[in-house]
Amino acid sequence: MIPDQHDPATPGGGDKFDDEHYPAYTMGRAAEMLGTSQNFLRSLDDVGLIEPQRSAGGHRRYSRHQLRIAARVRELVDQGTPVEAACRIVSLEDQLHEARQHHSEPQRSE
DNA sequence: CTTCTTACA
DNA sequence: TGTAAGCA
Repeated sequence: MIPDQHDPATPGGGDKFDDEHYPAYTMGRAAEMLGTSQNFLRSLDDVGLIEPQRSAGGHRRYSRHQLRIAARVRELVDQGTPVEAACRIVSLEDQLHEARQHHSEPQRSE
């Protein structure tokens, strides 16, 4: 058996839950998988880079989308990029991502 | 026990 | 950025 995997809570149906928005990990969980401290995740929230959902008690709930952003910042900062710049870079990346959603541009140069 | 906030270094 | 205390 697998220790921890996705929970097929929607069998049969064609319910396609955005696996990037449905799961909400906790701080320890996110910090553990990202390899960062809880302080780091909180700092991202402080600068307004990512706004995680809050549970009833006010506990942060990070979704995979949020985690991905945090992971990107972690790498940039880990490389020596100032958190100020990393915030901007990730912010711009997010904007570009949304722009592509609206205007599917076949501009794929890899 | 885990998370949250605030504060200090 | 990391750690500490006090609280929910």
